[in-house]
Amino acid sequence: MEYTIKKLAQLSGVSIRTLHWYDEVGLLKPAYCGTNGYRYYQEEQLLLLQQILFFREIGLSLKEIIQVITQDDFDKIKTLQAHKQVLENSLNKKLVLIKTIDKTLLHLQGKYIIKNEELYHGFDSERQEEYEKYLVHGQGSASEALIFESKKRTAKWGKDEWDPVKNEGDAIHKALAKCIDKGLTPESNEVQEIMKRHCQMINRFYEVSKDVYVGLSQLYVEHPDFKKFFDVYHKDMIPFIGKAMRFYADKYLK
Amino acid sequence: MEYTIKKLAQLSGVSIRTLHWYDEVGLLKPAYCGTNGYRYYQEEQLLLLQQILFFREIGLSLKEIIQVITQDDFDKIKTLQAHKQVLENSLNKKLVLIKTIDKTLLHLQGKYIIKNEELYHGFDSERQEEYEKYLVHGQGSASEALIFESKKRTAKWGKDEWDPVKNEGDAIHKALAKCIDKGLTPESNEVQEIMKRHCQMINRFYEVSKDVYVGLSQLYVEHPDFKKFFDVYHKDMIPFIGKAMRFYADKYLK
DNA sequence: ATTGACACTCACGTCGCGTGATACGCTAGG
DNA sequence: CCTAGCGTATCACGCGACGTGAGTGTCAAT
Repeated sequence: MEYTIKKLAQLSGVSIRTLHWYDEVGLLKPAYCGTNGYRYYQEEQLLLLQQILFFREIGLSLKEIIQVITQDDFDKIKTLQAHKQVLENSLNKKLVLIKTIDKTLLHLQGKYIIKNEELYHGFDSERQEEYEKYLVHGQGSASEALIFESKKRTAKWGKDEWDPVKNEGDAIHKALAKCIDKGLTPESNEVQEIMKRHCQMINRFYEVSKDVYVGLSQLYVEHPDFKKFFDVYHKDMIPFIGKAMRFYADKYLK
Repeated sequence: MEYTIKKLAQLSGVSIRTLHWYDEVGLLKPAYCGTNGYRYYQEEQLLLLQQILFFREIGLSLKEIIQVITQDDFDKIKTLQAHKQVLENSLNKKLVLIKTIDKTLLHLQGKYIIKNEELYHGFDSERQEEYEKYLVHGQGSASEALIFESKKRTAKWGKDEWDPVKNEGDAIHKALAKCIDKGLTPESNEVQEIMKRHCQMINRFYEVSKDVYVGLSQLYVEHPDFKKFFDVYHKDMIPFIGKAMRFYADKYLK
């Protein structure tokens, strides 16, 4: 069976230009060329092309493919195993990147919340400067620089969106303060019921997974802004809500 | 604090050329330029650069970065979330690719084993042709085309390497045949002890995980070459060893 | 003979720089 | 003051794997 370049392209799902290119670099030469210069391919080339596309898909460069298709099975196995390693490494790197993004999102969102809480709790602008100082004197990591950068811009949410959240948050924090005074543990059913409400509220900002919720609890504990914010409700609020959140995350989130 | 271009490059770990480029595309302009044309940067640019590098690392293009750095926190959050999706997708794709490679390796290695078994069991060259036909008339997937391609080349292993493997394999298969005759089940302790030896033998070819071992059991059941090979030992060998392997994989491998 | 689909060969554009070539500026030592 | 030796500037080509034309030739059918 003979294929013109277009037929081969359609059969294999690549462009004609790609076949031209593979011819030029010596990766896939046509079976023969007509006197008019047309390229004609046959079964053998189709099979070879399929191999090439397989190797291309797993991420080998054309240079590597040129080498690999001339190898025998034994060497192909070696090459594939080696490349599998490469893929696994880049997979791990990507996992780390995603975690990094999560962390940055957490910071950004935490800051975003703080900023908007300020709007309604009347923290003065000194707080902003203090916050920025804290960040600048931290590790100076990229994500922190990112947080720092954002100067005072007007929030996208108006009062209508923020008020219900603020009220619910206020109610939750007050309820928690009462629980502390009553001597309840962070793990008690009553407290965990409140945490459910808390988790639902946070869910209005972003999707809450176990990791994210635990991360947020750390944010609460570590960030002085949150400390000051929670101290208003109860002096033991921070460790209490931290424990309650971690317990809730462990038990109900995944 | 003022930085010359070299100092900024060293501080941030990028090349001077990169800074030139970022200036050219408008991503990071110097704080000001001297009358001599020299670029001078300040703290603000350092922080901005750190942001840029953060976004670059997570895989945003420069065009996207140019847009994102002018956004406020709210939009950055959106962008990050969107890009996190992108990363997760490519992560999944990579997972699939790795599995594909595993499958291909399995086929290649299976074929490799068959070919070399043939060397010592005296299968004639007709078998090879038959095998190729089987592959060609199969699904014609890329990995199968890959298997097909490899024509008769001399194996890299010599007699010295193959003989012990062949002997151990032979002993295992004979032992299994006896177990079948004795009426033992594939799950029985005695059989599973033999499977342990089998698994160790396979381990000499490549690392055996649960998936790989189960895959190999399928290879045994599906490939006519293996069928003929095992039929020599016992007519019920194929289903028997298949069950035994899957049971072993379930119980002892991960 | 004409038409329209298909083929060919240049050749430039993409993205994010690396790597020169060539020329000018700055500072220090002789 | 001259020069050596850096630092800096601009200009320009190169990579990899094609996409996307432009301009021209060829084939099959009407």
